[in-house]
Amino acid sequence: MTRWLTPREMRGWRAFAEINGHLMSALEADLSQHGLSLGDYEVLVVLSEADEHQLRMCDLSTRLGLSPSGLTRRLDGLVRLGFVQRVPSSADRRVMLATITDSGLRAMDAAVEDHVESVRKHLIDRLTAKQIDALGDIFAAVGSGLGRTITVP
Amino acid sequence: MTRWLTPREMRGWRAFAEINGHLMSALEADLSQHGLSLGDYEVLVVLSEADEHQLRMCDLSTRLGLSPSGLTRRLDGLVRLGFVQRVPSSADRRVMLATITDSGLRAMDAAVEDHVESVRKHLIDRLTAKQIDALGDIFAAVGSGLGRTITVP
DNA sequence: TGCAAACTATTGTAGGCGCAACTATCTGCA
DNA sequence: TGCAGATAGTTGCGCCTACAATAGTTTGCA
Repeated sequence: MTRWLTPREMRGWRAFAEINGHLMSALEADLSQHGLSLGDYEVLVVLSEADEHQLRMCDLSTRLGLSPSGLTRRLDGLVRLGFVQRVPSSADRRVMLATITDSGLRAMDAAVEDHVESVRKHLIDRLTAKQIDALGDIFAAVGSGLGRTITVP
Repeated sequence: MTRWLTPREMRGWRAFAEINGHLMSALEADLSQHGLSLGDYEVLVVLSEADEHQLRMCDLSTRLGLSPSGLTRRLDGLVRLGFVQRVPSSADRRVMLATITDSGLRAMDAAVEDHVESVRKHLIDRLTAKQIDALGDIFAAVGSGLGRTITVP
């Protein structure tokens, strides 16, 4: 027997489903002023926080929720821009290490302030402190159901 | 002066940013067992709830957050499947009305129970009643900042 | 030790989507 | 009435991404 959504459940789900994409579009549009897509920016952030500024391709693709081939192509673009380098691993010859360059770090630094303000404008500053905590709790719970834990710097 | 994110703000934002895509992928994967993408399914749902089961292309694209060209191609697929028809408007000859067919309604009906259970499994049933209310409040607030209101059936 | 299975990354291919350009149509105002 | 500007939808093109197939490498177990 299907348990249909109650009106309150429907409201929560619909609100999320309908607004989600628009929020990401707004963030993407703001970031594009720096010549970066949100996807490119996320790669730079993750690499900048990684040990030695590098990560194996497979770990990076898991972290970003990209398929292996998707990450290969995304990195192609970032390598062409000079923001990332591919370095073969000396420990495992199957592995390529994606490494953020100084130029990549500078590009990220140039974008980060505007990006934070964009996240504030569209999301954080529209919420109360309780709602911000709830947002973290909600997606941590959903993530754990999907076998994922949240990464905080 | 940039107002950086506090640890709690960072946690809320990161949790959302990291899990969001994985949640949508999980829902999409479940729905694919019915041969429908989430995008196709959303078109069918919106049309099924519309007056006379039809909507102008431009209204539909706004509602779904798709570009006009994106909607044209999405509809091409649904028309090919026989789930949607294009009907020229008699009131305005620029306008095409996207209309859900009986076959489209049946396809949606066949998928809806599994889809609701998928939404429960990955999202709703992982949250408390308070969190579900908070989810609605949060995205309604974000949506209103983006000039959008939530649609509930 | 040797070999099958697992793992890592890339490439071929195909589909989804947005932007810009274009056609067709409607609206408003002189 | 007539024309400029707005609006609706489609198409050309390019980018992004996933799936499947491939090649090279490592691991585990007999």
